[in-house]
Amino acid sequence: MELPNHAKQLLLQLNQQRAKGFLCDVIIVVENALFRAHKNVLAASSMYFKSLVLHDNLIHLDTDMVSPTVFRQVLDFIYTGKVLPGEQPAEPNFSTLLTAASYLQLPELAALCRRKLKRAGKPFSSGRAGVPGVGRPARGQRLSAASVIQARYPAASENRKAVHPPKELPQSKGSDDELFLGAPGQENSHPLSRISCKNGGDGASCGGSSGNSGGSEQELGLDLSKKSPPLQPPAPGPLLGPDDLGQLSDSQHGSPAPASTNSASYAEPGGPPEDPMEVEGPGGPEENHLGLLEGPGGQPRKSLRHLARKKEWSKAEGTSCCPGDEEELEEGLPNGILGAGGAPYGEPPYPCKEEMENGKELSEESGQSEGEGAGGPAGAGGAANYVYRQEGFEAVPYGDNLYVCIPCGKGFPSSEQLNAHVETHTEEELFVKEEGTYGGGGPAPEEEAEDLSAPSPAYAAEQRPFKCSGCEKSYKDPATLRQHEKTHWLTRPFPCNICGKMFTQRGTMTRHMRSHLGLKPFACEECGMRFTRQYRLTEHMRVHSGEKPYECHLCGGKFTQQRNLISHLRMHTSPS
DNA sequence: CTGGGGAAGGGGCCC
DNA sequence: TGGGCCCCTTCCCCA
Repeated sequence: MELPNHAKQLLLQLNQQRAKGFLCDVIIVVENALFRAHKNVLAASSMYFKSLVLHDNLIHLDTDMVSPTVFRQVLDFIYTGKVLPGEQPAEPNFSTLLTAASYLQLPELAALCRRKLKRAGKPFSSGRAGVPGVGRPARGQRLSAASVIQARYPAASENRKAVHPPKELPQSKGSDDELFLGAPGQENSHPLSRISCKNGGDGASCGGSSGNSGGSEQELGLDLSKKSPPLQPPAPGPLLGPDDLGQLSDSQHGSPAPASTNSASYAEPGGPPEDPMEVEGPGGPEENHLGLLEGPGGQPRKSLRHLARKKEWSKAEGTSCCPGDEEELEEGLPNGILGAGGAPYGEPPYPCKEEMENGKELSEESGQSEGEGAGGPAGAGGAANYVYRQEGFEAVPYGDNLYVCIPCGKGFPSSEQLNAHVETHTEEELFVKEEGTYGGGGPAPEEEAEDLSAPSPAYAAEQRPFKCSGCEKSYKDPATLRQHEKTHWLTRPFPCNICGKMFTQRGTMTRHMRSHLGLKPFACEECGMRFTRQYRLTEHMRVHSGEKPYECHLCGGKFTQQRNLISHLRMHTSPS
């Protein structure tokens, strides 16, 4: 007995869920655009993603290799098996698509692009993976401690500008009959089998990175969001040569080899399919585009230790900024892309705890607020200048203007136009200064107490020539001064696109995002506990080593944490 | 019940 | 951009 359309329907469902952000458990950041998707689907489509989604809920893609527009097509392809014709130009830019497909280890898509290019008589590099420019060593590929991918490759960036997003996603366009989507890979016989939200407390992503962090973990009933051994770095991209590998850390050398796909495995039988292109596996429809990559390449991870902690992580997450985030992420943001409720500049920091209380309401409203809500246009990730609006499933108020300026809410059809517009927002708009003094929230508490550490005038004059006009502080270099001066701004340029909280530094916002997403790259080898910061792990390790480097000079009490010594000292000095 | 200590989370800020 | 360190805060345990 066999349901003929089972796989097709399943994919359609998944695609619809992606459109609504339902059960999406991973965010892919491409430039300033955020795409939400399902780890399982990505993992079933690409060995590259498979290795990455094991560890991360937030994946940054190299913008030299894939632009938001192209990635959107890639994502559509993953979910539908079709490459949709673009709007401007009417045909997808197969060159950039090929670059992206190779980078992301999507051999079928790459093969399709090659066929298309071949047919069009356009040359494409027959080097490794057929990616233009890959003959050169990569500028550098490294995986940050947070396992955020920052692989960099040359080329492609000049091409991607020519590609504009297609108007509609597949399900609203081409006929269902065009789909050939059979059963997913063997390892994951049912795509939904891995998508379960068993840990509602873990940040944003559908119960966070819980079990669905990867095939094997789920099968083992493990929960990455709680504890796991130190991260295995994701497999490097498919295009790394010896030179590239040389730039990786030792641990990355030990990574499983990338899927041996690429050009060698690309059978190119017959002519190119008609547009929208779709994929059939070499063995016909039953060997569909999602099934090809599953198989021996999958790397089951070793068993993870589960040490019960008294404090449940869900509880710990509950103390974080917005415990309701997962709810928002599950239901609140349509179109499969992170909207944000990012407040426009000038607004006070988003009242996160209120949002928590009103989480339900927000999540229900976010579909509307994405375009017109009080929070203004969706906040962006990273640079926070704009957000690329993935569309196609629901009407969007901005129409064709997919790139939205956060400060003013204007929409633009292209990132170039938006960037040009963003330039018109002068720093004066952001740098709100009140005649000689800085108002607003005022300095942070610790900032007030930092006067003690302020350098002496003489020192400042000699060593720190760059003086802040708003306070007495001075710095060695102008960049640091600029960074410091942001602390005086009334506005905070970097909004969290999940809870809308505003930050003065991008790094702080990124770190904050980690807590939403449950990204805890630093694992204790002793107990498996994970941390968002290296420093925390270092601090934590003292629990195991028994080291107590902080000693009270009054009573001789020793502490593992300096902050505990400080609070202890307060006990000594407080009147009571 | 209360206060102190241990441990941890988050944000600010400088390098 | 990320690391490191600071501070504030919270939670839990225990005396």
